Amino acid sequence: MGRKDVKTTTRDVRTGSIGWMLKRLASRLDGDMNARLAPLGLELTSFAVMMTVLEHSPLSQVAIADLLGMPAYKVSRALDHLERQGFVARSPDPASRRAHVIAPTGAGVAIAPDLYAVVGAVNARLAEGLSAEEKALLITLLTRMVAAQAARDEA
Amino acid sequence: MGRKDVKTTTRDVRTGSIGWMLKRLASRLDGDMNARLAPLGLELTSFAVMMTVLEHSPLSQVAIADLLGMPAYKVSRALDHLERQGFVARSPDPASRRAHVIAPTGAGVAIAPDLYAVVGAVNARLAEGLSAEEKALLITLLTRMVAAQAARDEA
DNA sequence: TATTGTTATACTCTATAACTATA
DNA sequence: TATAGTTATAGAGTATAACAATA
Repeated sequence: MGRKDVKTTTRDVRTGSIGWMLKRLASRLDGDMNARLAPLGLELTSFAVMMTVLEHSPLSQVAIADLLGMPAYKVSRALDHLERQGFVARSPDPASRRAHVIAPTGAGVAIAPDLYAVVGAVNARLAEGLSAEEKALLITLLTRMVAAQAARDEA
Repeated sequence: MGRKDVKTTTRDVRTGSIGWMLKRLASRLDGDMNARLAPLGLELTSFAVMMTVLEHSPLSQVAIADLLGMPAYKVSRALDHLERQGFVARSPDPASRRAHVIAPTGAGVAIAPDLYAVVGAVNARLAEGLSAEEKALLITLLTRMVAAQAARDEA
């Protein structure tokens, strides 16, 4: 052993680090997403809220904030936009006069396919160099990582 | 076939989408990194610059900016911090009087292990639920994705 | 007293581009 | 004319907490 084995950690952060690569991939995502959402008149925050409304409606604003891990004031603003654009509606909650029931309008449901198309396009581009099996594997691994993260949050 | 197969895209963005999970994991990363860097007196931007200096020194500020995909003014500010903290030194470039040669100081080299420890801890936490083989596989897949992204940038 | 939602305000961050010095 | 680096400044985004209404 000429040299002591100090390779406990990779010596080049950029190539070996999961976190570094994750961040790099995610940061490009933002630009890509925004570019594709702009024609639809949406920004990233509104998009995230809209997806949540489409998939979990009817729900309250705190519920949206919880699901997305997003502060309440952002949800409020995003809904302002989305309501002005006619994609969602805030209606009074029969169960509580301080809460709103958020639901997509007809127009909101109508653009859903476009939104899913954006998601599909972005994901396809992300996994461009991977085979179908590799892509499935990646999803499995990422899912486990997200789940572990969520589990830690509760503890 | 009772129902037409419309499952081209997964119907739940949160669980099926590579991009969504990537962003979720990456966003937590920032908080985690900042928490671990705070005791060292560093922020995320300074950290990124410092790592680049440690691994590629000697180099110019534009070189740092290129390697990180970071605007020049950020590099400038980060180096201001790092220089004040005594971790890097700007010295005149013998080859060009307008360029600076950036290199770590003794103190900069001395904290390198701490910085790699942060990277290691964060990565370990990220991959907590994965076996060693899965972790290696994940790194392979992510590396390919990053490479594909870089290739697209050149085209 | 706690919750739902909104908003004002202050703060931080980012980006642009103007600037000096040099090539 | 182009490059290296710095900085002022404007604009965008973020967070805090104060607020009204309701439970």
